[in-house]
Amino acid sequence: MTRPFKALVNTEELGRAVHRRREELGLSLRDVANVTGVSASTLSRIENGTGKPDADNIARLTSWLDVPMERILSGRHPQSAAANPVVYYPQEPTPEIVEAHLRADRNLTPETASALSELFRVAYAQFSRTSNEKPTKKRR
Amino acid sequence: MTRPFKALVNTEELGRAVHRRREELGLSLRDVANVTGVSASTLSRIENGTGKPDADNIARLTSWLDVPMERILSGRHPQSAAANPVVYYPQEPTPEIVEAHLRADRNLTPETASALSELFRVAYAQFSRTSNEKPTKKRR
DNA sequence: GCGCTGTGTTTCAGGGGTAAAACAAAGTCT
DNA sequence: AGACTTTGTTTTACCCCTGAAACACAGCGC
Repeated sequence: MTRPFKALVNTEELGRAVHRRREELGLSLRDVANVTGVSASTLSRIENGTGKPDADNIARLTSWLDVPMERILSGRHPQSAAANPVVYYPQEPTPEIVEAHLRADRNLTPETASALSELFRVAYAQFSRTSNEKPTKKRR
Repeated sequence: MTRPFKALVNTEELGRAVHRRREELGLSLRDVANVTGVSASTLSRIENGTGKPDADNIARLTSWLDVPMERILSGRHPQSAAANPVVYYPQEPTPEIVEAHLRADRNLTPETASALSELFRVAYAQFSRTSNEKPTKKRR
């Protein structure tokens, strides 16, 4: 009596999607945990496909992925291929580098890029004078 | 610490919808149980808004109602989700949290996110030093 | 009356999901 | 080298969701 109804939530697909997105963005499990509200331990289990996350956590993650929940139900749309190529260049964030990156960001207007660049230049000068540690924190 | 993350699943709305549909069709709880695979007891709890159903049961019921799952979520915009996602989880803006949010922002390049994160960290440190001296981590 | 059926609700033991913390491995400083 | 941080994983204790069964009430026929 308990088995004519199969599970509808495709946990593996969700786990793969979260893992892929997380790696694309270069985030740690705790980063995603801070953003989504799903704990790192639960996140680890989801990415490894063990167990079934509850509804709230599924909602949080599909919301973070910006993907409709129907996507993680069994037998729906095939997923679209990678839409967001991300290349990561860990560099020393000198004002020159930052300015170049800001100018290259097509999501910012030139005015915004200039303002942020100038703001960063001032802050960087202040920071460099009051501290001897490297202002960069490289990640992989 | 985990408080700023509210529940996303609107159980009351789901319960009302199921109850309305069930009465429209003149079905008993056990009738719906036989059709959907959700037990009558669980169905009773859902209609009365008690507790939070798991993902499978939500999926079964939304499928039975023929209603998109987003309907029973709060804080999601199924249509207009394109460029301006809502901030669902306001948090204490420590540099770690801000960095996580920025790096998770798919509208920013990783370089821009890093630059803004660094900028915020510098400003935050400056502010913390001049004001209340509230270190964010176990820095001794 | 008495039994029977159907209804929604509640109890119950079991299972399993959760977040925090502890953990080991790897990296990053000094 | 050592100490410290960061990473993903696993352990831990708690919480609660689940379905079956028991329950209380109603309606109906005999």
